[in-house]
Formats: sequence, structure tokens, C-alpha cells
Amino acid sequence: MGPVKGAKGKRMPRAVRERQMLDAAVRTFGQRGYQSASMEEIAELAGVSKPLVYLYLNSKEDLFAACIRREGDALVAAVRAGAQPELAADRQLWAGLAAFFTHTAEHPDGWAVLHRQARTHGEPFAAEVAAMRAEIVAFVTGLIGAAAHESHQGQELDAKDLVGLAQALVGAAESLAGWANETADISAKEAAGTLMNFAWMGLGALMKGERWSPR
Amino acid sequence: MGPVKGAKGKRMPRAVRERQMLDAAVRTFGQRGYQSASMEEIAELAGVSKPLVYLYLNSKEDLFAACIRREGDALVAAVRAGAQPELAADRQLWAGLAAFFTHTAEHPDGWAVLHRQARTHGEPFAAEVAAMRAEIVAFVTGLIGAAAHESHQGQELDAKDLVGLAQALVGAAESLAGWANETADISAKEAAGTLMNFAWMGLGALMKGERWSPR
Amino acid sequence: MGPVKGAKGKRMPRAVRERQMLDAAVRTFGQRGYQSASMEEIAELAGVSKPLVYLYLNSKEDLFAACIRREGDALVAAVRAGAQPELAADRQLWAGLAAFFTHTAEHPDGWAVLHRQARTHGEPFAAEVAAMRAEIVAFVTGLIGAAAHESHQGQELDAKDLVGLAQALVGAAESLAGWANETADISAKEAAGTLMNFAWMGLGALMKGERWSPR
Amino acid sequence: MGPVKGAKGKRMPRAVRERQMLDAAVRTFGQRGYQSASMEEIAELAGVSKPLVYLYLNSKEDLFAACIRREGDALVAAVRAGAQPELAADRQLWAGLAAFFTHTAEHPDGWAVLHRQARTHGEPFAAEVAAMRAEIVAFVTGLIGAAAHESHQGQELDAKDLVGLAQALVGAAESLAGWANETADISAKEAAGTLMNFAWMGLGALMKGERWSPR
DNA sequence: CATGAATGAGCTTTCATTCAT
DNA sequence: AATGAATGAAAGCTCATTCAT
Repeated sequence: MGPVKGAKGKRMPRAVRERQMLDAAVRTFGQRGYQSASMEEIAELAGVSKPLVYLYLNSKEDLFAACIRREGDALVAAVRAGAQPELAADRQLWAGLAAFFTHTAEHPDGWAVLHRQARTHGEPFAAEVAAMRAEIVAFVTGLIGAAAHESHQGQELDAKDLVGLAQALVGAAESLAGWANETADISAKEAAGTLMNFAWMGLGALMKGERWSPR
Repeated sequence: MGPVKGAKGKRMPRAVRERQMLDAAVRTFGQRGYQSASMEEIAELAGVSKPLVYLYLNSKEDLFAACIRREGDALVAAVRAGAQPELAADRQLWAGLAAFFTHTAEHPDGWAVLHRQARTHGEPFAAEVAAMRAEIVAFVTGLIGAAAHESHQGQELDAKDLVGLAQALVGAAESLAGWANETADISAKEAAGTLMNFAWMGLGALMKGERWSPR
Repeated sequence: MGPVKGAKGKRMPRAVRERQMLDAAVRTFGQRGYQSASMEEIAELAGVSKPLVYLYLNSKEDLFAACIRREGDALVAAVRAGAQPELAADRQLWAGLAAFFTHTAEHPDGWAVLHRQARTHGEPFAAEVAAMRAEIVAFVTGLIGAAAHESHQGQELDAKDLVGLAQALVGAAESLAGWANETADISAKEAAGTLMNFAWMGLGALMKGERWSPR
Repeated sequence: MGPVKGAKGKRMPRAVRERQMLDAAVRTFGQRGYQSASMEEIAELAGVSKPLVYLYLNSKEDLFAACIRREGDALVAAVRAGAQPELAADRQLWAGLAAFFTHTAEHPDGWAVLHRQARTHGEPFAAEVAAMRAEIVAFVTGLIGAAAHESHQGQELDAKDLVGLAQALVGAAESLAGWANETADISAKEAAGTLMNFAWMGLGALMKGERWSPR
């Protein structure tokens, strides 16, 4: 593969070097996994020597944490940017989902770091990702709640149910992201549409008071 | 923690020891992850020496694979046993979901091995889990399709859409399992109910021809 | 390959069992080398369980020593049997060489144990083989000396020269044995003839007082 | 024993360290054998840590191969340097033998690696040594052939016989090397002289058409 | 007589991490 | 600002050897 950017040995401002290292780390962590990725490989891919990586990023754990933070922030930012707040709740949800599918498709290594790697390695990392996911779930919960409120069709859903729905929706989106990007060949908008059809309709039914019960 | 079962050093028939080892391995792999789990720790937890683990299970990879197989088979069996085929499709789906939530709640380490650990480690393992998940998705796809057929309300869904819905549903269930077991304190039947309300209603709406579109 | 002889588990007199074990050990040591040969493999090839090997032969070292002793004795016996003492010295030498080539060709594993394996592993073994080789060198020295005496052509060779010649002759025979058995396809008698042509003639010249000198 | 050279822990250029490691490895492999030599011991003798040995020489196998190559090349070079091509064939042979005895006496561990250790361990190593030995046999064959040709005394020897003689001669030299260096206290020139007396005279007789035959 | 069950000890190898320059 | 040189610590795996039956 060779260095991501910049000629080896060139003096470069710290910020640039750091970005190169993070790029290399995300790629390596995403593809190899946390434990299998070696600092050696990351340094090589970044085009610098190992001690420099340590000088800038302290340790493998810190480096991994920095990757999680950067990729997590980028994902949340992308979703938030997609779901413009002036839109109606359903449009926001759709746009947020589309942004989510688009971003994960365009940053597969970053998504792998967040979704596959970070969650399988001890507390420091899992917690960070869990926090970010909680943020998204809260955001979705808000949208669903707002929608329910807008369509004031009487039946209020209690908070726990709302969160449960949001959890389900986020999980469905994660699952679809994997399916769409790896297996099937589905565009982000198609995926968002499929999910909205499914979820928004169900939500509508719920709010009309319809329920499924095992009788 | 101490040994899972049996006094250390006691002579035991091979089958028993093997079960103890698998128990210890599932617990360790589930909590530490594949790479961080050491054979030493697994052996200790099983109350045996390392060489015995190798004698019976060959290698760390083989041991991990055996865990995946055992836990995967158990999960699939639990779901299949829950969803009795003589029931209507919706009841089957509900019962399958309830069984899924129950089983994952009762075997958190096994579920962690399957859902978090196995998918992050190279082809041999990821493939095995992917195959099992595909089996469940196919099962769910069948149920949804059958339901759609039973309620012959005209609008047929094409195959790809059906699979997409099943993917979303399975993802939602996985997400809810984590939420219900770790964060909230929700019973399996509650979780299954929440998901059915959401999904079955949405499905019903879809089959009546209702669609959401960004217009 | 399967057990050398006898059905597994059958009760057999100790001597027979021991022979089977030694057969298996010679084969395994000869082909794998001392360190790479595992007691497991030897026991399996002998068709018995490991503890029985230990019961009869104490340890890997003892087992190896027993192999060396048995194969060494067999080789020396074969050579001595070939060189019948009533013959003239040259005929004895020729017959001894032929017997040596024949025996090594027919017992390649035993020869490998003696010639390749035993000499590369610490004192206990190397010494044993060295002793046997010294015996053969002494025997050859005697034959050469006798021949020199018989052909009383004046020039006596001093003892050290005699031993040196015997050393050279034995080394030449060892080398030819490898060459004849592994590389070329030469019969034992041909090999013995080649060596006699070379050595006996040289010896004859020496005894006529001819010498080579760098001048 | 202590480190071969250089104070422990000192920073040194790679080439120097590598030489130290090879020195230590040759010594250890020569004395202990391939399997019994531990990387730990080699590293200690070289005055470095184990990881450094792996960093520079990759693996135990590679290290052993490097030893074989270095010692083998040195031996062949010494013999070739001894046998100056402008000399007559007999003088060349004598000088080559003397160089051989000298070199093996001065590098006993290297000689042990080549003659005892390398030949007992699997294909990669045995083949390398076999190739080198074949080179020497070919060289000797050439010398004998040239000598036979120079002393055009009618009787030509066929190719196979020549090679057989060379094999015998090389084997005799190997045997004498062990005898001279370990047991007796014989100088290289004495050993070369003994062997020449024996071999060259025998060769001369052969070329005069004399043969030994059993009758 | 014979063995299934079990282990202590040691080996090669890898890797995050740090000096000294 | 940057690196070549070096290591401590740990992990996977193997094997000769021994009990308990």
C-alpha cells in the first residue's frame, strides 16, 4: 500500500503528521482489528517511525481511542448534518438515516472501528462507543417523540417504549448498513426508504392505537 | 471466580472435561475477547492444565471455533424450538423473538462470543457466524413472506424487500437484546412485544400498500 | 504406517514387546532424529501405550541408548561375521567391507541412528558410538597390520600411521555407504571392490616403500 | 563463557551485532546441536536480548541456515584458496587437503555445524550441506581425473569410478579430520601427507592397471 | 499387564514500548 | 523533529513423564 500521504522523512507540521497517523491507524484497526494491528504496521503505513507515533499519540490504547473519537464524531456530525432541524420529524429521520448509510458506506474502515472493533475491546473503548450510540438513540428518540406529538392521535407512548423503539430502529439501521454495504448492493437512499417504510408505518399504526398481541 | 465445576485435579472422563473447558472458554472469550483471552486463563478457569486443553481441543482457534459452534447451535435450536411451526406466522415470529431474548439473556457470554467476538476475527469464525445469522434471516424472511401471503391483501412485496425487512428485524432484535439485557431491565416477552408491535404493524401497513416517501 | 507387529492390546511376553518397541524406536529415531521423535509416535508405531514404553525402557534417553546398543552390536556382529578369521587379511578386509555395505543397506534406519543421530547428541550417545567405531577401527588396524606383516616387504609402518590409515579407510567406507545407498545405485560388492582397489593398492605401494611427498 | 565480543547493552551498528549473533549461534549450534540450542542461550552468548536476534535473523531456522551458509562458504573458500590452480594436480590435492584440515581444526564449531548438525536436520539444511559437499567432491573428481590424464599410463578410469574414488577420499578426509582434531594430536600437514601417501599411491597403482580382486 | 488422564517445564515467537543519538 | 537500536513481558504450543485404575 505504501504511505498514505507525504514523502517519508519530510518535516511536516504536527497536525498533518497526526492526521496521517490517524488515517493509517483507522485503516489498520478497521481491517486487522485492535490486537492484530501492530504499531509497526501503522507507523509504516503512516510513513513515519514508531517512536514518532508514540511521541504524538502516547500509546496504542490512546491511538485507538483517538480513532474512535475522530470517527465517532465524524459519524455523528454527518447524521446531524443530514437531519436538518427545520424539516419535519419524518423527513429528518429519513435524511439522518440516509446520511448514516452514506457515511458508513464511504468510510468502511471507520465504521468497522466503531461497530466491530471498539465494542469488542475492554471498557475504555466500549464505553466511548456506547456513549456515542446513546447520543444517536436519544436523537432518534426525540424525533420519534416529536412525530408522535405532531400527529397527536391520542395514544401517547410512554418514554420506555419510545426508547425501545429507537433502540430497535438504530439496530435495524446498523444491520442494514452491513447488509447494504457488504452483501447486497443497495444505495443509501434505498436503504433509508426501506427502513422508513417499515418503521414509520409501524410507528403510525402504533400511534393510532393498534397493537399486536399474542392473544 | 474459581473452577466452573469439579474439583481440580480429579480424574474425569474426557467428555466431562471437554464440557468444562468449553464452558470456561465461552466465559473467557465472551468477556475478554478472542485475543485477550489466554489459554492459561481458560485452563485455570476450567480447573485443568494448559496441555490438557490442547490435548482435547487442539489449538486456540479450534477451541474458539468449538465455542462458536456450540453456542450458535444452541441459539438456533432455542429459536427454532420457540417458534413452533404449527402456529400462525405472527405467533411463530413472536415466540421466536421471545425465545431469542430469553436465550441471550440466559447465556450472555455465549451471545457475546457470537455477536461481538466471532464477527471481529478472521474468516474462519466470521463465516461460521454469518452462516448462522443467514439461516435466521432466511427463517424470518420465510415467516414474513408467509404472513404476507396469508393476509392476501393484494400488495406483494418483492424478494429483495422481504430480505431487507428481515435484515432490519434481526438487527433490531440484536440491538434490543443488548439494550434489554445490559441497560434496561426488560423481560424477554416485553421485548418481543415491543418489537412485534413495531414490526408487525409496519408490515401490515406495508401490505395494505401504504408507503412512506420523502415526497 | 501402523503397528510394526502384533495386534494392539494383546498380552505378549516382555521380550517380544520390547523388540517391537525397539523396532519402532529405531525407525522413528532414524527418520525423525532424536529430538523430533516423540515418545508418543514411537509408542503408537509399536502398538502400545506410552506408559508401557516407560515401564520397559525407562526414559527416552535409555530408549535411544538401547537402540544404539542393539544396532551397533548388530553392525559389528555383521562385519565380524563377514570377515571370517581363517581367510587371508585382504580377503577378510574385503569381506568385512562387503558385509558392512550390505548391512547398512539393509538397515538404513539403524545406520542412520548410529551414523547421523547418535553422533550429534550429547556425550552419553556419542561416546557409545565412538567406542563401537573405535572397535572397528582397531579391527581394521589389525587387518592392515597383519597384511603388512604377511607381505614382509621390509618397510614397516609405525602404529600411528596404521591407525591413521584405518581411520581413513573406515571414513571412506562410511562415505561410500551413504553414496552407494542414497545417491548412486551400487551393490555392496561393487562398493567393497572399489574401495579395495583403491586402498589395498595404496597400501601395497606404501609397503614397497613408495611415498608421496610435496617435495 | 560470557559474551563473545562487545560490552552488553552497548549500541552497535547492525552489521557488527549480526556478526556477534552468528558467532554465538555457530558456537552454540556446534556444541549443543540444533534442537538443544535455545535461542535464549544464543542471545545471551551474543550479549543481546532474544527479540533482537529475531529482529535481525528472523527465526531459528533462518539463523541456522545463515550459520551453515557462512561456515560452508568459509570452508569451501579455504580449500579453494589452498589448492592453487597453477600447481600440478597432486600438489593441488595435497594443498587442498591441508587447507581443509587446517580450517576444520581452527573452526571446530563451524565444522561441527556443517558435518554433524546440518546433516541431521530436515531438507532445507541437509540439502545445502549436500550441495557444498557435492561441490567439493566434484572438485576432487576433477583433480583426480586431471592427474590420471597427466600420467597418461594407458588405463583410463570411467567416470563412475572416479566419483566413487572422490567420495571415498572426501569421506576419508572427514574421518581423519575428526580423528586428528579430537583424538590424536596430528598437524594438518601430517594428516594431508598420510592421506596422500595412501590415496595417491593407490591411485597410481590403479592407473598402472593393477587391481585387487577376491579370488 | 496395560492404559486413559493429567501436568511441569520449556521453547519459539511477537509486540508495545523506550533509550540514545 | 525524528529515528535506529534494543528489550521486558507474555503468549501459544509441545513433550517427556507420571499417577490412578
